[in-house]
Parts: sequence; C-alpha cells; structure tokens
Amino acid sequence: MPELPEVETVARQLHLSLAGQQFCGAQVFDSKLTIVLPEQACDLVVQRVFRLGKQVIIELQSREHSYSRRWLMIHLGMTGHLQWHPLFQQVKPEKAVTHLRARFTFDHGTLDFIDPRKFGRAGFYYHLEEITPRGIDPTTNDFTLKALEALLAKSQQAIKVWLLRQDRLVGIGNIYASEILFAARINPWRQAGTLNQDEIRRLYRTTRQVLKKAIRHRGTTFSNFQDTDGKEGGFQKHLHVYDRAGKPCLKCGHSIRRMAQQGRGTFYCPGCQEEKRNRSLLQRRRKRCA
DNA sequence: CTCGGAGCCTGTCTGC
DNA sequence: TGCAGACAGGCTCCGA
Repeated sequence: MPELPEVETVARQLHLSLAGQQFCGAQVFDSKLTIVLPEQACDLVVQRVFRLGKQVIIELQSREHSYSRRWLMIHLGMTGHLQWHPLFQQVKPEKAVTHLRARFTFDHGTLDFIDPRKFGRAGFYYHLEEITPRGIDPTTNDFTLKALEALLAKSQQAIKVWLLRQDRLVGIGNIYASEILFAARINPWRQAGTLNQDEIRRLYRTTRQVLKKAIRHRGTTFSNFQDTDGKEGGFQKHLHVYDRAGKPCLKCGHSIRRMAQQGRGTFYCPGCQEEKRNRSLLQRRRKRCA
C-alpha cells in the first residue's frame, strides 16, 4: 500500500533511471486503464520524475518546443508498483508478467506498471494543475503548525480518519496514520477539532518525523511494496503499532489493539494513547445521541 | 458544506 | 486437500 514515503522512494529512483530519456510509447493491457498518448509523444524527453501527493509524475518536455510539457501521472493505488528494466536487461514478454497493466517504453529501457488489484491509475496530462492535489504536502514548507491548526479547526471527524483525507494533508495512508498518532500519543478516536495546542504541536512534529524516517528507510513493505528494482522497503522494522495487534507496546508493554474505523484497521496502544479518558468521552457522547 | 458508507478488485487467510 | 467466505485498503461517488 504505497503511501507518501513509498511513492517518494519510487519517484527518486525513477528519476535516476529515466531523466534525459526519450519517450518511445505505451502499451496498455487493462481495459479499465485509458491512457491517451499526447500528440507527438515520441518527441518527448523526460525532464524529471517527482512525487505529487501519492502520485508519481514523469515530466516530459518536447525536444522541438522546449516550452511544451506533458505529464505522465501514475497512481499506484493499493498494490501497484513500477518495475524498471534497462535496455541491457531482457524484458519479459507481456503475457509472462502477471498483473501487467501498462508498459512504457523509453530509448534506454522499459517501465512496467504492475497492479494486481487494479486500484491504480495512469494517464497523460497537459496541465500539472489537473493532477495537483488540494491538500498540503506534509514534507514541504507549506506544512506549518499554523496551517495544521487551521485545517483541524472545527472538524468533527475522528483524527485517524481525518489524517487519511487527501483534501487536507496529502500522502498519509493507513499505516502512517496509525504510526503518527502513536508517536504523538493521541487516541485515534479523538475528534480532530478538539485537539489542544499541545496535542496539535505533537501531531505536527510526529507527522514530519515519522514520514521523514520512513523515507530514509525507503518506505514500508508488507505484502507488496517494491521499489523500481524490485527491492523491499525497510520501515516495517520500525513500526510501533501497525500490524502489531496483540503484541506488547515497545514503550509501555500494553497489548496493541486493532479496531476498525470506517472499515479500515486502526492500530493503537491503549496505554500510550489515553484510552480511558476517551472511553468515558465516547460513552457520554453515545448517551447524548441516544 | 461535512460526514459515513458502498463499491471497486483480487490474493491471502481462516474455518469447515 | 479443497472450497467458500471474510478481509485488506487506495480512492470516488452518493446520499443524509
């Protein structure tokens, strides 16, 4: 499940492999994926590869008209990954690659988009604004304590659910939402708009720290994340709560719990994340609703 | 406007 | 061993 750190890892790697290469074409093997090639596609050269939210963006520039740019966007969805084969490596025929959705060819190699669950997307765009997410990227300078405060204000959503909203902050998914809240010692059911100054400050700090550390470890691998060389990430060794239900908390020894929030697994430590206070709050709220 | 739930999709796990 | 059903979660859409 590629989130911000995984996509960042892929984009950085891909930049090293792809920058300066000429685009040669695309083959699509999934009828759900509609990839319309831009005009004069083979005149395009890769300028850079970067991340926008959870999307990998390949910036292409026309050789003839340097002002003319196109953007190839790839969203990996849940199970998608990109595999790069340099020209000297033998490329498997498309039927031999399971779950191959699309194949992009460049003058020095081939980029395979593989996605078992078909939640991924890809396409060419003429304007970057079309695919620029509304939310703030927590790794940029736009993400400030003030900005976070303003975003959180008045929201009645549970903070864990709130963190997954891409129209507020971009890039945080289920793994890092649980990990960030654990590091910030905030209960996942707390209403986002009710966090106090101290909690917002902790949330701000841990959001930056957790994502930064995950990027340093090249992301988290569970069942399927791979980088463009097929290597796994290393952050799963540093997880405190995610996928650790029933195991002891590394800080306080309490048993880590798994509960569902809007159909998604939330992992948290009842010891570190102040469950008792929250429970009574919840009970009071339920009584009021009843 | 906000919020919650359904639906997409398929490999993997669990229970019979 | 084999099968059925539940589960996982990225996102979008729809309705309250």
